[in-house]
Amino acid sequence: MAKNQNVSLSVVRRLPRYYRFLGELLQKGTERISSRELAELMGLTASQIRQDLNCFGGFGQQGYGYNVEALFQEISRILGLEHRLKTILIGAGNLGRAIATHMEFETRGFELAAIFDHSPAVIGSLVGGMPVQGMEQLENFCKTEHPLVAVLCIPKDAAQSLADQLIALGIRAFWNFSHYDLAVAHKDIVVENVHMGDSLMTLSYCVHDLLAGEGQEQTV
Amino acid sequence: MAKNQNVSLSVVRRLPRYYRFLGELLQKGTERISSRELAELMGLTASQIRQDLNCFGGFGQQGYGYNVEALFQEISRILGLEHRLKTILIGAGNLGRAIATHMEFETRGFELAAIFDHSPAVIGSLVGGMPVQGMEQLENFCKTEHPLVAVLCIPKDAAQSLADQLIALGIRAFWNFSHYDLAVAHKDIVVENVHMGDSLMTLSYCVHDLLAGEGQEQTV
DNA sequence: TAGATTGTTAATCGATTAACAATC
DNA sequence: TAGATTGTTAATCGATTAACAATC
Repeated sequence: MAKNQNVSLSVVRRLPRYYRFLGELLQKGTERISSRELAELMGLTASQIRQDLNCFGGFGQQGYGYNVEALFQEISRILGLEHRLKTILIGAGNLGRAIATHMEFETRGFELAAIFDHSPAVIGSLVGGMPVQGMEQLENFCKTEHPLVAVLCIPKDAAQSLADQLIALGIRAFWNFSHYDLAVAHKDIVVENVHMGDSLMTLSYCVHDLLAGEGQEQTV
Repeated sequence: MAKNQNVSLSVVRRLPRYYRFLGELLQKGTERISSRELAELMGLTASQIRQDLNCFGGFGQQGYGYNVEALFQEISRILGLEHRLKTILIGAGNLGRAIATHMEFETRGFELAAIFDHSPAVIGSLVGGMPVQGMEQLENFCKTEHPLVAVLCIPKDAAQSLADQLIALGIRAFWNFSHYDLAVAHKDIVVENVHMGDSLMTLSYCVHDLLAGEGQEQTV
């Protein structure tokens, strides 16, 4: 697989959204769609859609538009969804269990291969049909199974040292739910942070901004 | 409270991160910090930090830098964290329960006032010390308690119609976890989407991009 | 005062939008 | 062919970075 020549992260982050909308169109039986129609549906400009897609290839046809199913498949391929990256999840608390059972890893390019926790209270219990293993089994698992990705559903304080340990064990990518910005010095490690707390505080700002705008009109 | 004159969303989304880092500095007992030092810590430029903060006021002092505690308090105020926006959560599945028990709403500007679900299996059970109520009690609750914010932890298919209903009941803001982009025609409604599925697919892309870059160097 | 660092303006960079020739 | 719509280049817009006078 050739590395796409530096497609910007802004573009990449829009791909899953295209994928979702195309999936819905496909379910509805829509065969073709123009960038103009898709733009209207998604609240974007047609220009942006064409620019985005042309980072990866010319998937459309002049005078016709895009074939929904073909484009859906192309984006799936671009995102790597037909692969099964071997993945472990650390932290089987409420959030970890929700993610393990809810996220449909296998339709998004991953295979959840094991779940670990340090609490004796949950070790051995089943989460998504999989027994939670103790942390002392982590090293052996990584050395025999070679997972590439780790989902971190652990408290902030535990995150950094655990991440370092996991990198030493061959983990190359993190899906990080701890309220902590993983400082990954290593250049060849991927980190995707999901900062739900930050998202919630952003919402707080936006609500107050909305209410303030109503209470008293601002003087521009 | 005056509406801040159109601070860009890019800036607003960085505020919670500033808040987190300042909180850590505060815990460590750091009294003052310069934009240069904070930039190094956070992986930003000093220029950006000064630009961001000056959207809201001049919180620093020439020759000295910023007082950590004062700046922490200012950002808390800007984000509205000392308020308690009345909030309901819909959907007490794994994810809903995780969010209800995990998110520390009260330290982020919200008060979780009620939890609803339609499944008889969970109605009446306690989540975070709060009994889950049936959906038939939703209308009455909204009419007497006037919650402003709804957290949606429900399947995609249920999201849009429920959102419309909630808007009719006075809800002005959504924290949306359904894998669905709420189409809010209403201009005066705030939506904060947390698309975990999109985040996971983005991670898939980045991992393959990383691996491809190693396997065969690209021809620029 | 001299040194440090802000607040703010100007310059640069990157992302989005517009325009249009190519082409199905 | 004529009409439609892409792929792609050029123009615009917004966000980030650099520079520096103000000032603590």
